[in-house]
This record gives sequence, structure tokens and C-alpha cells, in this order.
Amino acid sequence: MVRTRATVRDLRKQNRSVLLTALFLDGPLSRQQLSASTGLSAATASTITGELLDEGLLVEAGSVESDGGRPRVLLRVNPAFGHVIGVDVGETGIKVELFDLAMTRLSTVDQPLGFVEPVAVSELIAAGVGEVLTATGVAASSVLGVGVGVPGTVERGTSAVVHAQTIGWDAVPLEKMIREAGVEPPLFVENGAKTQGQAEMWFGAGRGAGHAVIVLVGSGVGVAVVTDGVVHRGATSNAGEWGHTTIVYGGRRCRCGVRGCLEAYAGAEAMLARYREALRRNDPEADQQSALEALLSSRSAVARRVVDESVGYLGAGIANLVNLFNPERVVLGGWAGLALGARKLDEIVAATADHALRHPYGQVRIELGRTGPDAVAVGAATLPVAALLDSGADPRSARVSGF
Amino acid sequence: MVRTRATVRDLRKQNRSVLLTALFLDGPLSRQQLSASTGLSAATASTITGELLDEGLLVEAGSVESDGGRPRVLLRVNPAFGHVIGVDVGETGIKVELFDLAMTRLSTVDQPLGFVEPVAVSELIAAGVGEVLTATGVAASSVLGVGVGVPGTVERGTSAVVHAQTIGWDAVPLEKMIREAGVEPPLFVENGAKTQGQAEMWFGAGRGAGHAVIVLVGSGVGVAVVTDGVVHRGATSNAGEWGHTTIVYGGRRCRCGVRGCLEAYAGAEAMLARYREALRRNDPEADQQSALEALLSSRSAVARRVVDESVGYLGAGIANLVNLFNPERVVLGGWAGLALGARKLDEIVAATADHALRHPYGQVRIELGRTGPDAVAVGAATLPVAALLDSGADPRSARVSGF
DNA sequence: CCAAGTTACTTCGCGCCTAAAAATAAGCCT
DNA sequence: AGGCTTATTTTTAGGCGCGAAGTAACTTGG
Repeated sequence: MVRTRATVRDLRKQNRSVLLTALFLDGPLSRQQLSASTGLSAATASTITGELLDEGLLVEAGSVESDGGRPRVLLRVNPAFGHVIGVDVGETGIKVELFDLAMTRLSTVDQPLGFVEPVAVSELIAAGVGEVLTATGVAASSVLGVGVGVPGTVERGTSAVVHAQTIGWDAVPLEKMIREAGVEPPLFVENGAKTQGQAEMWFGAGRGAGHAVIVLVGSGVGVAVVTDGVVHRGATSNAGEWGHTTIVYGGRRCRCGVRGCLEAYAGAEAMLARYREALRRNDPEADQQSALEALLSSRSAVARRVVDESVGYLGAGIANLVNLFNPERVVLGGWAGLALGARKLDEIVAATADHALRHPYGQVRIELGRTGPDAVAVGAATLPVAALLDSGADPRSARVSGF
Repeated sequence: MVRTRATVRDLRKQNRSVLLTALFLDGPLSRQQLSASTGLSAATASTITGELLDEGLLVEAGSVESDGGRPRVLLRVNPAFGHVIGVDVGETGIKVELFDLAMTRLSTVDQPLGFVEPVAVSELIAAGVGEVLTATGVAASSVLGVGVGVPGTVERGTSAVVHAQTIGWDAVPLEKMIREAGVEPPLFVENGAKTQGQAEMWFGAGRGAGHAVIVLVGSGVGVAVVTDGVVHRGATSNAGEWGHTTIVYGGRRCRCGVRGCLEAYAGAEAMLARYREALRRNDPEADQQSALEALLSSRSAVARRVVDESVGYLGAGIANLVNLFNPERVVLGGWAGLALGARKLDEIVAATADHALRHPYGQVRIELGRTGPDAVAVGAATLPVAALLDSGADPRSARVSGF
């Protein structure tokens, strides 16, 4: 971490951020509790919360009676201070959701989309954003930001650029395009696996863990690695390409062209392909989701073998992550991950134990994901919230959108 | 990152740290340059450096003539402010080195050790520390800290505990033992691969990279992952067990008991074992180092095949790291890594390219390590230095040892 | 040799900041 | 009602970085 110089203003900003984050994550708290949990003096906690109340970021939320003293007044983040929007760009459609600052869902729009073309996607996003706003009567000016979860990797620079081989996107300047389609609030474009990981960390099975690995098994596989509470991004925001790590050197050819990638063994697509091969059939399923369900519940020896092998590969893949990252928690999510995990979690855990080193394995807890089907959108919506919390909502820093 | 409350004192501490770090890493600088490079105002840079000069942390280092103005006075970290000691606990012996604060080596002691037994190791370390001090006449009180690089993983708690399956250490409270053997300065126990990675980052091929992966190939293989300039440790400091990630599912049995670990293919021991098997010989080499040299320079088809295969496995293993961490730089080190890399770096790079995703691969530069055989000791010695720099050498914080 | 010019560094006053102490608010209990 | 307890606000004190205004230490050009 390259630390940099700080001024007295940064102090205030940081302490605002600390208080705001504590209130956001741990619900209503009194100034007293805030002082205790953050380490700030009661005086400072009081001054700063007073400021935040004046600015409309906080509101009072009742009081707790005491046993013989002045009752403590509870404070919480003002849900009406602003709104955030989360967008899930999937391979079959686009979901746009509007939340208030307490992350209560106010409106949802689903738009199916056959062919994923950047211009069409941008326009659908802009339309969806307009729709959720008019449906709820929320003013565009109250939107703190729009988070967008996309497939593929996102390169962050002055403006986010998306690379997604599977849908044929090569260096698509999506942020610029969405802006040009008419979306005004600040944009936060991020890989969908990472936004889903974020959702799992804040609201799901990752809560409370500082070091966690969120494994997402869908058609393919992905991972979000959280270190010290922060999603790991690497030098150019491309980190976390777990699906294309080699796990069977010289093995099956993956759609990325390389042999032996984990994704050639452990995603829903790979499982179904291996099943087809075992049965010498050659007709790809129309609906992966129900095909996987059928495979998982089949009692045929072939199906059972395919599933058991998949569990082995997945366990080895998870063990690699455990060895490399030494997390306290592994969360297994994604639609296929949840379907497989619902039936085979113990076997997956056992396979992980077989392949991981004893010591890091001993530190980890492996759980199923607990976020719903809109986890990508929820996670995307948390991005502007995180930005607000991290900045301490500093009223002195220039804000692009007028809120 | 869990940010925490800050006081006005933390400000000064942080700015001291920033200045001190800039001076340590980028050699002598004038107050003027410091002000420009850190962003601190000239006034503050001057005040703080004045303080640091008074405390003896900095010294003047000549001046640069100007073209028509007051010449700038150069400042640098005072090499004589204190000393640091680095210890390398290897499988064949213990090396203790003394450095001044400019990391100039003042004295070295090598002590061979056959059987690596914790008590004996602790006593040898204490003896070595005493020896380098008396040899140079440096007072124990001027030693800022002793860094110790050990095989295996180090669990940091109130006192460091070492787990090293390969040498039969299971939860050895090494820090406590070294202390009891009579070493007084603050101790910093860390995994040897990580200390070597640290050395490579500060003084070797990793310089300037914020995100890097230091790959160490010796008898086995290890890695140090650097994220944002900081060595990644995970929840319990066990992160980075690359050697025991599965790369050939169901493959060769590794000494850890699992099948298909990278270490069963890519370290010197594995290469020699595979060569022996190919030749149907059964006599382990007495000296791995010269045996590997012989293997690498052999022109026999069998030797060439073993080496080429190893290059492939190693490349795939590196590609996994590139995909997962998206580093800007990969440094290949370790005695076997350097030996192999000296002859086959291009092939290793090509094998990495074959297995990595195009995009993250496009961001990375793969280089040979540039630190010498005492990299582990040098890296260990940097640990107390890093602690000093990070703390801003705050004279107000209580110090255990009297310096 | 001296004055003017130039650049590096210091000093001082201001506006902020947090902490500690003191004061005040708002309940409970008898 | 009065004492007691606890929460919050106000006051005061000690720090900090910055900008402006000096001051120091040279070079240059006559």
C-alpha cells in the first residue's frame, strides 16, 4: 500500500467515513456506542454525527431506555438521503433495480435480450434506469450512482472498458457508452462475479469475514477474492480468473483454447458436456438449468459418476484457493453452485479437505451462498454506497452529479 | 480494509512515515524534492525533516549546487541510527547477517546444522546474533530488530508460531524460544519465501511494481504475492501455498500426500525424481544443486524431455498465478528457478503465455530474480526496517528495546 | 567587490481537528 | 422533590498542515 501525505481535512474525512460505515453496517447505534466501537472520543463522535445529521445523511431512530440515566438516542443512515441503482448485465437479459440508501429494493425492471450487443445493452440500461425512476417517482438528482455488473473483466481507467471473450466484447468502452445513452449519475462498472461477491460479503454468507473467497459456479466458474474486506483486483482489475487456471495439465480443451482449465470440468456447461460424452449423445441442452437439475437428480451410474467427478474437480479447485489465499470463509454460490451444493456440500467439503494443506484448511469454513438471484444487481448497487461510505460523504469534495 | 479512527497525532505519524519511506527508498533527496514528491507543503516537509534530524533518524548528505540560488541540502536516512539483523533458517544451516539502516551488510555468520531441532535452532540464532555484534562492536541496544526467515508457514499472534511439515515442526513457538535463548531486540518471524520476496521487491527485480508475484523454485516451490506493495498473508498468515495447488488432478503423489501438486512436478526434487524414474534409477542424489546442473546441461533425449516437461508445468503454474492475481511483474527466483531460468526463460515465458488468458498475460513482465544467495536473510532484515518506516519512527510510541 | 537576482528553506498566523474536562440534559429511584 | 445515573453538548487545550511572508545562501553581471 502506497501511503500518501495527509492533512487535517483527511482526518475529518476519515473519521466521518468510520462513523458512517459503522452506522451503515451495524444498524442503529447511539453516539455512545459509536464512540465505544470506533474509539473516537464521545465529544468527537457527537460533533461529527451532529454534522452528518445537519447534512441529512443521518436520522434519529428512536431511543433506548436506560436504567437510571439519560436514554441514548439511536442514529442511523438516512434511507432517504439518496438512492442507488444496480444493473445486472447477463447473457440473457438485463435487470435494473432501484434501492434506497438502506438497500431496500424499491423497484425492479427485467428486460430480456437475445444478442448481447454493446449499443443495445447501453440503451436498455438507460431505459431501465429511467423506468425504475418514473415508476417510483424518485428524482434522478437523488441517485448517488449506478453500479453495473457485467460478464468478463473490467479495466478501470478514466472510463471503464470491458473485455468479455464469451460474448465477443473486446475492449468495449461501456461506461462511456452508457453515459452517452443518457445515464447521468456516477457510473461504477464492475465484473459481475465481483459485484455478487460484494453482495455476499455485505448481506450474505460472507458477513463478518475479513478474508473470504466467494466461488461462483454457473455455466462457467468465477471467483471473487476478498482480502482485508476489499475485493482483490490486481494491477489492471483483472484478478480472479479462477475458471481458466489449469487443474488437469494437458486435459480437456476449454472454450478459451487452453487444455485442462477448471472451467472445462467444473461449470454447469462442462458437467453437461461430460455427461453427454459419457452417454455418447450430441445434442446440447436448450435449458442448462433444468438439464443440470435432471443430471443431479438422476440415479443412473453414469450421471452419478459425472457428478462425483465434478465434485472432485471443484473441491480441488477450491483447495487451490484455500492454499493460495488462506481465507476464513469460502462461500459457494452461483445457480449451479447452489444446485450442486444443496445436494453435495459435504462431498465438496471433503474433496477440498483431500486436496488442501491441513493447516490452511483448518482455518476455513465452507458455506453455501445466501443471496438470491439478483445478487449481481444488489452487489452492483453497493458500489456507489461503498464509494459514499469510503469518502465519508465529504461535502467539500466536488461532486459530479448534483446531490 | 477496516479503516479506523484517526487522531491528529496519527497525521504527524503518517507524514513522518511518508517522508522517511521516500528517503529510504529513493536515496538522498532535498527538502524541496521531498515536498514535491510527497505532496506535503514545503513548510511541513521542513518542519518534519527538522524533527527527524534532531532525533538522529536523518543526516545531511551534501548539497547540490544550483544555477543561481541557494543550493539544496540533501538528506538521507542516517545509516548509523540503528542496525538490523536478518536470519535465514535453512534446512542445512543458519545464516545471521548484520546490516546498518542503509542495508549495508556489516557482518555475516554461517552455521551449519544437520538436524533442524527448534531448541538448537533458537540457540544457534542467539549465538549468531551475539557473534555478529561482537565482531563489529555494535551495541545490542542499537539493534532495531531481528528478522527471521523460516521454512513453512508462520502464524502471527501475540508470538509467532511456526508450522513446517517438511522439517517436522508442528506449532513451534519459535519467537518465544528465540527470546528465551537470549535475543532481546524485537523479533520478526516470517516465512522464508516471503522474506525473499520482500528482498526482491526492495532491491531486486520487483522494484517499482505495486502488484507482483515472486516465484521461488528451489528443492520445492513457493511464492510471495505482493498486492499494492504489501506481501499477502491471508487470514492466518498462511497464504501463498502455491506448491501444493493441484495442477494435474489425479497425478503424481506429492510428499504432502495429495496427488498432482505443482511441487510434485516443478521443484528441483521433483525434476530429479522424474529424471530418475525415466532412467529407472533409484539412487537419490547427494547434492541436488549439482545434480540439477547436470540434468539441465545434459544433452540426452530423456533429460531434455524431463526439463521441457518441467518448463511446461512451471509455465502452467505461473499462468495460474497470472490469471488469479493479475500482477504487473513475475519474478522467477530460487536457486533452481535461476538455474532453469538462465537457460530456459523464454520457454517458461512461452509456456506461461500458452496457459494464461491473453488479457492478464498482456499486462505482465516475467523476469529472473536479481538477489543473491542471502536473499532470505536480507529480506528478513528488511522486516524491522519496514516496521520502522511504517510507524514513522514515532518517538512517542513506547518502544520495547531501548533505542 | 558589490548589488541584484534566484532559489531553498524557516517562521508565523490561521483555520481545523481531536481529546479531556466541565457543564448540561434527561431520565430513574426513593 | 431531590438525589443519582448516564448521555450528550460545550468549553478549553494541545496539535497539525498550509499559505504567506520572511530569511539564508548561493550565482551573475557589472
